[in-house]
Amino acid sequence: MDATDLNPHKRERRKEARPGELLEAALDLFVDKGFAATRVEEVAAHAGVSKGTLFLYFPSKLELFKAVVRENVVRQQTEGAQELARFEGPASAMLALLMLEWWRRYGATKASGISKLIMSEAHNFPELAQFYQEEVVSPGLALVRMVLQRGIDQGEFRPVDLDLTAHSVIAPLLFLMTWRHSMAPCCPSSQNIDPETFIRHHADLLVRGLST
Amino acid sequence: MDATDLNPHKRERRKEARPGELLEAALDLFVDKGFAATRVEEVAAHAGVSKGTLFLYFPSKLELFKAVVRENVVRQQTEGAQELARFEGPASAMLALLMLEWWRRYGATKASGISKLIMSEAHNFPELAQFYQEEVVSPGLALVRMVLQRGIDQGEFRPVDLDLTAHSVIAPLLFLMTWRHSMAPCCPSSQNIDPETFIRHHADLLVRGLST
Amino acid sequence: MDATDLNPHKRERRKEARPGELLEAALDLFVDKGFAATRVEEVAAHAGVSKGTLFLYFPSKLELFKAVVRENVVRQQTEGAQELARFEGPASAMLALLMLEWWRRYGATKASGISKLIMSEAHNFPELAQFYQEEVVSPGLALVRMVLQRGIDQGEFRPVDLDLTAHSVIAPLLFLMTWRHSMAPCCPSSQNIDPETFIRHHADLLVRGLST
Amino acid sequence: MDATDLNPHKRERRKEARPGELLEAALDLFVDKGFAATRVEEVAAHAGVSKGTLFLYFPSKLELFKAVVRENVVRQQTEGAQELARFEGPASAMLALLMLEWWRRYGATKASGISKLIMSEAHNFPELAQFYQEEVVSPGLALVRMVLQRGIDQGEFRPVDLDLTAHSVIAPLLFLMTWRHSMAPCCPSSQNIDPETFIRHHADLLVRGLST
DNA sequence: CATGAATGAGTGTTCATTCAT
DNA sequence: CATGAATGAACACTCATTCAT
Repeated sequence: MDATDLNPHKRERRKEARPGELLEAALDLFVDKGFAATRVEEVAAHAGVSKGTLFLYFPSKLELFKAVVRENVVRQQTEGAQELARFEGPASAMLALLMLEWWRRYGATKASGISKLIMSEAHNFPELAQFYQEEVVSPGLALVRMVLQRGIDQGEFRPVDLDLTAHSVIAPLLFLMTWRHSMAPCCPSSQNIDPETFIRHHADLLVRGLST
Repeated sequence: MDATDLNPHKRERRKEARPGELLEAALDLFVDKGFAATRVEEVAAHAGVSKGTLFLYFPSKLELFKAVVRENVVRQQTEGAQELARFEGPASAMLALLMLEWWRRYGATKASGISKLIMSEAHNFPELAQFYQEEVVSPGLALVRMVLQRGIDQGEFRPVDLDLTAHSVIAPLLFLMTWRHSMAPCCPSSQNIDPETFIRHHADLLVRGLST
Repeated sequence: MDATDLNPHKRERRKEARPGELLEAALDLFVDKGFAATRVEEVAAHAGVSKGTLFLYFPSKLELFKAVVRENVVRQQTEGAQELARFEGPASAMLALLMLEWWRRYGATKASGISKLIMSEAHNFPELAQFYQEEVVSPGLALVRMVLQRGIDQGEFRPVDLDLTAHSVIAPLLFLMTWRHSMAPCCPSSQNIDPETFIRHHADLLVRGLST
Repeated sequence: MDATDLNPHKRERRKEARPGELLEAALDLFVDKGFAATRVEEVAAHAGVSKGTLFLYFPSKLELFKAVVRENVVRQQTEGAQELARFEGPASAMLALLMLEWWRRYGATKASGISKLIMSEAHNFPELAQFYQEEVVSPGLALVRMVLQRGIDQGEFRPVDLDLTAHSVIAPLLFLMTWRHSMAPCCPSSQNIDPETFIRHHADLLVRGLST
């Protein structure tokens, strides 16, 4: 029978889970509606808290946005990279695997909405763009270059410009991802191609184009 | 006969020039800051008129946006197609030409910012997204398919899935364009590849991959 | 061959008619939509001139309104009063005639919209209200009192308070007029009574109530 | 135990009192200046809150207006009718009571300004006019007809057209009310008659005119 | 005189942010 | 910690008024 019993506010459920729930709600809404069109009240409501509570954890809408990006952007890539390192087959299969796995692990997930979001808002938040470039794009390109180099070393691929070719690998993936979060939901599904089919086809085209 | 006489503007009211000036200012600002972050008063100021004048020519901010899209996107796409029809060389050269010309005529211009904008705002203005899909993307894909079909008919290309391959042609272009208006301005130039070099390289890769 | 011949603006059709046309258009629109909801551009358009021309004749929207009131309010009453003076029958018939004629000559006309307008806007333009009171209401009441006095003098009517009774005569007329310009157009016609029938019935009721 | 303790307001947020305070402020201002000329910021200021707070309780200016009408017009009309039902005297007294009570309970109050406002703005808000007709005018006329019918049934009144006569009862009341909120405040008081005196006199005139 | 393009102050409405409870 | 009522700056849009032609 201490004082706390008299305190009518007992509903201290999952206090430390709050920021996470807010970030998740914010991710959904930012991806769905963009930064400007998302109201913080909505974010709070989706997380089951009040508007005031959101500002307890994030000092402003902008900081919330940055936190969402930081939280969702990094480290998705590393696991895939490690698995790829263990791969023992030919570089052509490795390239296709790299593309498909990246799509499955990131491109097809909700988190990929962040990439689209970053591109949409890059001009308003250049620091985020740079952060993304350094943490995600550059390592990704390096990974691709590594696979290409291996193919060249093994005599499987022609000696090509690694950087340019890496972009030919990555560009369709990023295009696919951007499209999925912008045009695709607005257009009749018949217009849209199946991502995995396209990736496989594109990988095949690349491998043929790269073959010695 | 002083310099001022050569200036055709002075203070005269010129109804006919206004919409164009406003559209140009709106293009710059929408591309630069996005739809929501652009204030109509800014657009008016950039065009050298007052807020009220803008509403004399465009009934709302949204209609101004649509006008910008109509003015800058549709028009540019058709001319290139006509020139391509007159091309007589092999399909491989035709494909490279198509890609390079599209980039020079549209991708590299200010107007291409509109495409990026449409993708960014697609969820807020689904009608525009659909308009873009129908007026720009679909015709573009059809053009590419036509070139591919010609290459196949002439025995230059393998018989491939036209739709999937067309996306392999277009995706890097759209990626390049999106990138140019989002990440590129925020990142050290060394990170960014040269568009035309990349396009040529990608075209070469595709042609090799398509060759019989 | 003076300078005026060189003036290319010859279309001086009905120059002096302009203010009248503007006043008429303004009357229609003010009555129909109220002062605030009427746009000067509409008034000008209805008069077949440009917005600028309106301000050539009336220095402001407010002055236009005042001019409309001044133009339409006075002098309608005097003719009826003179005809009434020549009437020779009993006071009861005279009273009914007064009421019916006022309705026919003013209440049923477009000009009566001004009375409704004055009441609606009285608080915003007190000077107009006073003007109306002095030029229209007071003379009208005096006329009614005169008829009542004659009836009393001739032994037709009981000796009643002239002022109070005059209001019993006038109130239903003003009510009818107000109603016609406000509620009546918005409600199913079945709800509305026929003005002349009502006036006749009301006059009969009054005469019976006044009879000795 | 100083005076401030007795003040229940201080600075505490009190959600429940706000709509009422806003409605009262809106009533005052709408009646005073009309719908268009009243700025929402003024209403808020009169209620002691900011503009934003008003929109917390009423989604738009129009809805605020409708709420004012609902709050001040409908409610007041019903109570009087119930009291009248308990009246046991002759129909002539009942008629006078009906008129006087209506005036005391509604016509003489601030709320009656709403009726005048509805008439002023009827053309701009036809739905409100119809609402007023159905909820206030029609029931009021029915009440009067009921009294008249009772008088006829009891042999007190001649058999007259109920609808026309009901208008003779109501018209002067509505006139009085309209007048009070338009001309009266603008004109020297000597010109204006005393409402209750007039109502009594008019009731007497009607009863005499209706008597068998 | 007449025009109508241009203006800019003014208004309704939204929404990120604050803070008393 | 959490709430949600309150705020006020910001913005799209209107319209009476001006003035160069």
